[in-house]
Amino acid sequence: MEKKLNKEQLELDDYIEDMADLFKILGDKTRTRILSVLIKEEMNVSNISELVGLPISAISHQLRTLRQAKLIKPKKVGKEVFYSLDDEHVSLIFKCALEHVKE
Amino acid sequence: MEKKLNKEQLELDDYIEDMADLFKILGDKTRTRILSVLIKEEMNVSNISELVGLPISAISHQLRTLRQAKLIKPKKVGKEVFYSLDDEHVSLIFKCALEHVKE
DNA sequence: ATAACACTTGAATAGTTGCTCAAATGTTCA
DNA sequence: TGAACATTTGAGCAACTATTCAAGTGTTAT
Repeated sequence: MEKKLNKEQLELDDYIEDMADLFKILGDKTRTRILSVLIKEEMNVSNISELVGLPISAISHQLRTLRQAKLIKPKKVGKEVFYSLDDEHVSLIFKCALEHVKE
Repeated sequence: MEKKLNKEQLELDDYIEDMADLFKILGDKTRTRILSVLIKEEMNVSNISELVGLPISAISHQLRTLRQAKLIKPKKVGKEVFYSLDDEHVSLIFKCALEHVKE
């Protein structure tokens, strides 16, 4: 008896570990707060620090993680560094997850 | 100068921490592998253990985590316990995330 | 009752992670 | 050049987590 597998399911298996990596990055309150701020507008490190309520150093560490995951990108302007989302995928994933969380 | 905030963005702030909790659950390779198996079909613990390649005990621990997060639900049949997705949200979130990961 | 099977649970451990503090880098301006 | 500011970086620590192993629960069949 053959098992029916569509294209989506096959793709899932190929990328399932990468997806876990992505979810791991998103699975931290500080990082999701940073992202939810950057979804609204690009912002420099000090301002993010104020909004999120953690020291600049802690924020900078997490920005590094988000940068390496290609979720945000920096833009240097004088002494400051402004961060913004690297693409729209994050807001899409957030939108998806919102539906589950609201239930 | 007023800031424009639409309904989606306001909702995001309310649920951002719950979303981080959800992503934290999804941010583990063992758990995502289990879920990717259960997306295709419901399955008992021993079979999941074989497919994922970890001892039954390890799988059972993770099934508990997934159960508590209401991502999967158990169905007892004799000595065995069959697990299946609790709703379709997981596959939707996976589908969303897949687009980012493939890029 | 008891043996065999399927699964769960608890304790212990090794590995990971987020934050803090202090120091370093890089930029602007006097 | 040197002081002030914005950010990054590294080391160290405390807290958390995934896995393993052994023991426990519950079900079926003899």
